[in-house]
Amino acid sequence: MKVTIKDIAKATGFSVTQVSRALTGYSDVSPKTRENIIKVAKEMGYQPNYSARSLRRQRTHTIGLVIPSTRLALTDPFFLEFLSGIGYESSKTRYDLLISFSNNKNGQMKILKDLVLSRRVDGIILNRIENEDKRVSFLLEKKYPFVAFGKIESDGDHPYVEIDGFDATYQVTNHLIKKGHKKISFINVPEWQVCAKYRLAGYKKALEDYNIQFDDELVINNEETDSAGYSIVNEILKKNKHVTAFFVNSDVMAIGAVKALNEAKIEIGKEIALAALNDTNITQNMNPPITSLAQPIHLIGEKVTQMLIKILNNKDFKLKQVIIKPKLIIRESTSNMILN
Amino acid sequence: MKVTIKDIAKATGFSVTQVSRALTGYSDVSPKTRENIIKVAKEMGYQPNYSARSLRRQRTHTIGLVIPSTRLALTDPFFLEFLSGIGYESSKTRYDLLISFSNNKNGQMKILKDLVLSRRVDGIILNRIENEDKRVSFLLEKKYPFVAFGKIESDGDHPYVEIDGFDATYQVTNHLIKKGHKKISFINVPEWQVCAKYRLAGYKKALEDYNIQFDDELVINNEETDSAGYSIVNEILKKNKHVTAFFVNSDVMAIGAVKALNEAKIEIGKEIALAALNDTNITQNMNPPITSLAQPIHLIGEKVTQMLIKILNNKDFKLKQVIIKPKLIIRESTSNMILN
DNA sequence: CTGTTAGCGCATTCAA
DNA sequence: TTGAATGCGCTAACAG
Repeated sequence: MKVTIKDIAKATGFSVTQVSRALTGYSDVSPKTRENIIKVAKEMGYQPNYSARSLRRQRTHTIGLVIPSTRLALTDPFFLEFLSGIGYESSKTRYDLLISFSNNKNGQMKILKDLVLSRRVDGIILNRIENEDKRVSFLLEKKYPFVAFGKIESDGDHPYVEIDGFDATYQVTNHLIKKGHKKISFINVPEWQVCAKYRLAGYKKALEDYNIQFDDELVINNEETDSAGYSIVNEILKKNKHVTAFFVNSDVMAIGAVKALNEAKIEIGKEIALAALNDTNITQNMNPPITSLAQPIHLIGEKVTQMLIKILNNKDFKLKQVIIKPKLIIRESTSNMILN
Repeated sequence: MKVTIKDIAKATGFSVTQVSRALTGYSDVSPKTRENIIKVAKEMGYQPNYSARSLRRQRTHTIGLVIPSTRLALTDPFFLEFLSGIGYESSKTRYDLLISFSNNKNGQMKILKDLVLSRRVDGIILNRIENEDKRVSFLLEKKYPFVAFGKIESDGDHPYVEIDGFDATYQVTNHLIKKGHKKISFINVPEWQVCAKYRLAGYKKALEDYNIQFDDELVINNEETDSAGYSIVNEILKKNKHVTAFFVNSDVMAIGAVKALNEAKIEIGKEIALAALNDTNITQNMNPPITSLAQPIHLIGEKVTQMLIKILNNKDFKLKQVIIKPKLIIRESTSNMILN
């Protein structure tokens, strides 16, 4: 049933060693022998036993990904594009992707430790980097290969791919201001995310450039969920701050925002502007289409994976960080409405 | 750096065997010894080497999932909820999930074979079952444990979880007919999917029940993408068949359908009805909200995983197939519009 | 309750 | 160019 190298040795009359050599391509093996062995191996449907090979080689040829919170991550097409990019790139080099799910934050750390200490994967991909991220410090301490999607703020330089958060929010805010908006409600990601402060800074800088007073009541941090978008927009509306534009930091949030505005009978693109971040098919296909900031997330997934695999194949490989500038995609939700 | 059982043996003075026994919980070990060993193991940060354990136990404690076409699967929240359900359930029993991506159909089969023959995973989860699915016949031949999401049509009974496709389309079509629609364009999934014919049958039966003539020009099969939804709706509109309702077989398709109808200035819910299948946050949050058929897909992911794990732990376990009835969620896109 | 011995399947010495 | 021997780290059978 299970075909091993031993079976092929028996079938061909060669030793186990020789079969191994012929099949892996290393060392000198006479062409005839190699041909013969390969032929027989194919006929018998041989495939090297993964566990044995990993044990012997001390490498699993697998990349690990710990998914923080199941629900949140997996309903966001943005994350999925990221995953897709990882998959696309890893499959090229025949690396496999091991996904561990955790339902809470503590669990996440435990799973990561297990993954690393049991040598289950060769390297780790991290995302949603936090301030003083424990995962990062753990991996650094263990000298375990990893690449992050998101800036890492710690001593030394570590490999990561980052989207310029300051530039992102600056662009959007700047666009809104140029359209005449002054009261722009900014719904940011949670504060524990590293990027939160950069995004806030970009927003503030744009206001500053146009001498618009910053009002911290218009800024709210929350998880990138539709329900958060919904309740926050409602909240802001209730405060009656004469907001003319909403800028939400994720497309999924935009779903909730749109719902809230629809319910309040406020017409998007005419009575109020709405802009988002991520530019997934959500904002692209809404009615009206929503202005959003395109981030090449599929590509980022690819890049992160590429970097990690390079590191795995060359311990001394030193990679610079990659910073990506996002691109503003203007749509009806902000373009038609011009204030005085 | 890497702590093995041997290190702990040295540190505690016991034999390697005893350490193994103490740590895995099997066999009789004196409480004191066990306590001691566990304590030292913790201090040293021991974690059993995954490859070694797998090799020895001949089990990897990992479930495999081959994702057919990267792009298609990963932009559909429906699939993602499925994935999420799998992750949720597998993490409960500490099973890991190995995801292999393939970019084309041939690749998919090769990856599956590799996974199985290299004993990289203990069992497989399949989805999007095809007519005469090669993956199924391969797994059956190899007697490899697997569970499918989607009906399997072959001799013998194999474990799968299925959504009743006939019932699904019957419910929706029936609802539309009751609202007065007679010209209902039905956009089905590709024909090579097993469920396509059942869905078609449900649609036909509903027409039959109300003595409505079946028109095969109104039925089109295609991939569940937004672009397909878009082009097909446009195509049907051009044919000028006086269609009063569209019924698309996926929420992602609905995105494209809505776009096409918007562009044609046909108001959804007033001038035309639109219904979909899957009920993800897409149809829930559109403007207007779209009638869709709720399928407890997260739960299905859980169920499929549960079944597989049961099979893995008990070879002789015989599981009946699970058939799930979907639930119609009526929203504005079909509810307000009543024809003569 | 504990230790010795053996082997999972493979890849790498070393020796021929 | 080939084969014999060794061990990756763990667990299970068998003794004691």
